Amino acid sequence: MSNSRCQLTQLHVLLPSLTKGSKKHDPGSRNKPKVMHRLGSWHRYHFHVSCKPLVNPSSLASLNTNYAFNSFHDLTENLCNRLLNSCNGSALLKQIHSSLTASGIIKRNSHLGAQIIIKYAKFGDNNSARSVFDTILGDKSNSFLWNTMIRAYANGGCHVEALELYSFMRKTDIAPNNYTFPFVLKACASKSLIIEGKVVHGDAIRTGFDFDLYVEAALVDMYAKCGQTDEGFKIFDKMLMRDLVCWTAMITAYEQAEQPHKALLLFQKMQLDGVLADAVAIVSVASAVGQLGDTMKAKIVHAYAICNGFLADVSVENAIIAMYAKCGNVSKARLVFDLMEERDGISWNSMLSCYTQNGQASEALLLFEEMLDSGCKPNPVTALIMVSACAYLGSQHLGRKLHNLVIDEKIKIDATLRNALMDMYAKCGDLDTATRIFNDIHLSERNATSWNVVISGYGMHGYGKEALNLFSQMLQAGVEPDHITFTSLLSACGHAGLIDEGRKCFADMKKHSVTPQAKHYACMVDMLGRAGLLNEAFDMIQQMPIPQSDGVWGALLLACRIHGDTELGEIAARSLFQLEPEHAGYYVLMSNIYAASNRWQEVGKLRQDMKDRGLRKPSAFSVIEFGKEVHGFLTADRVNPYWQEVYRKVESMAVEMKMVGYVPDLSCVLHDVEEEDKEYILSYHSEKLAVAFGIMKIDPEIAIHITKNLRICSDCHSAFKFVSYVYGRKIVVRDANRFHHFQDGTCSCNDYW
DNA sequence: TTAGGGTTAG
Repeated sequence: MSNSRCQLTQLHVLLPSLTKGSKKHDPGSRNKPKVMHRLGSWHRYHFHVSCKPLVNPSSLASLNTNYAFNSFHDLTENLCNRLLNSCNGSALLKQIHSSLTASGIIKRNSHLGAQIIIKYAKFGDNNSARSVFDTILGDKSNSFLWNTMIRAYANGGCHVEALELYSFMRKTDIAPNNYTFPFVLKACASKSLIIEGKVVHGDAIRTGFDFDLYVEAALVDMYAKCGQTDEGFKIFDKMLMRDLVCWTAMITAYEQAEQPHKALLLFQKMQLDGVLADAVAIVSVASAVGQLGDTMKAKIVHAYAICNGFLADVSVENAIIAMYAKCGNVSKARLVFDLMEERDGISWNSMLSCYTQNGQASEALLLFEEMLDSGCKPNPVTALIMVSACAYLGSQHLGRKLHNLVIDEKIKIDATLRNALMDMYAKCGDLDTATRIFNDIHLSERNATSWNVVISGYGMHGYGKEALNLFSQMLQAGVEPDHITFTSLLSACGHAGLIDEGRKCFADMKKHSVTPQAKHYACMVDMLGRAGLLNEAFDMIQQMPIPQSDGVWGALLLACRIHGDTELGEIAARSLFQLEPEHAGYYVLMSNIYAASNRWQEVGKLRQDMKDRGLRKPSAFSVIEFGKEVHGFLTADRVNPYWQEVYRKVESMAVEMKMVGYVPDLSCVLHDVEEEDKEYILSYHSEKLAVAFGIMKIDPEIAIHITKNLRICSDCHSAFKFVSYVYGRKIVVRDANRFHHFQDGTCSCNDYW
């Protein structure tokens, strides 16, 4: 009796929700008569109860008990079903839950229990879902209920709990079925738990579900996400029947394993098999083409998407933007972006990322402002992209502004974003803030990337010993160094001239199970070469157990230019011309080595070779932050409104550099320039200026970050090295082709042969 | 009444 009173009270409380839900029902729905009937029944019942709220026990006793209670339960369960279907708030869900628990219905009706589990999972409340599961478990249990709870865990990111529950299930009499395995395998895949995944695979074989289409697709996906693509392919290959999802799972597996050729080959086979692609498949294929960086193939995928009507799908459009971005085709990406009818956060992020990936950080900043104006809220990924754009521009002002925006917008600063912010501050010259962020990270939360960023930051500012000290701390903290750590360390040693320490670091790599890659050899060659140990650098290249890269020979060629070693320079250049025949920079570097030793004939030959190949060195530029703006700055640039301030500052810095003992290297400036002018030219554009800038800790109103030497003639726009304009004086500089007459910010040139 | 494949960053 008390039960029935309780149920009546709960029903009364729930009435408004049901009525509200019924109003939302689509009048054109095919379910309308059924629902109206249910509602009608319920209203009649409710009306009856409302008229007689205080039920007389004797009148109830006079009723046919079975009929009354069955009817009541049916109504209650129907009502709860309806409520659960329309329930979109956790408060109402908890109300329904407590109602069903109090009435005891939840123990009898596992269907309703499962529906509540599903709803709780949808609201991200797996603890409540589990309490429902545990309530029902003792009384009535079946695979469906277990599957529902495992699914709730697997979809809600509680992968360990999903596996523990599956393990518990195996110990009971409840047998897993074809629904169980995809859920459990998903949990294994999400955490790359290959051992557990193989156990589940074994269970699927034992129970005979390993040939179920859904289980097979889940197995392919699990093996792929655990990095065992070939194992996944074995299952895929043995499948008697394959649908689109299975094909896509395997294509995605190859794409994720960075085997784009195999992914595309499989896509072709799928089409030959008569299986039509859908949006999900196209996204994977577009990603594979992006990995190839093949614009022609990208255009084919784009055309395929248009012809099959996939461009109405935002995800496909986003994937196509990312594809063009990776192919370096920014204009095509922008075209797709501009033509989109609807954009989501990923669309904006993809386009922003497209700009940063292709060195157009300023464009990214402009688009970011458009994004904010459009009302699209930046998320942590947006913040990451934009922080890297600020790092690229070296703009401390923009970086700080962005950091403030992240705080104002309450964007979650996770470990990745914190590392990116640290990197940005270090690259913008604000090592103090970078260090402060690093120090604020709890020791246990500092991952390898955090250490790498701070080591690299100290290294790039010339603090080699501090970088080495941080490395020792990293080891003490029990964080294993990776290949990036050693690149940062070797680079730090190179910048600070710590040769012995650099050699030791290189030797220590094996101890930490890091195999030296081409970039590590390049750092070593650069370090040794700059120190004048050209033969040791050359020997190192020759003894490399891996293929010699253009990076190592490039480092040697640069060292030969610094130390005037034409003979070794020629050896390096020959290798470079073979490895990278289209790289204009190496021809220019070698021609400068010849020029420095007055071998003009060879200079001419190289220049002619460049012309014959149609090579032109792209103009290099400095990035200068003045006030709140970032400017690109070319040689002899008087277009920039702040050119006078910039030159004044550079001039004062050059004086300070000389005071701290910097001796400019004049060997490569051509001989037509007066000694005094050579020094002046180099003081503008030496990479050491940037290093000195950090060492001297100058905090000027103008921050200057020299990224590359300036190499452009404003008249002929030809690219060459060590030509510069000296403000207020006319100078004549000769390169391999011409004389360049610089005066008052302009340059005229004429051929000299 | 419960199912398998996807895009942005790092």
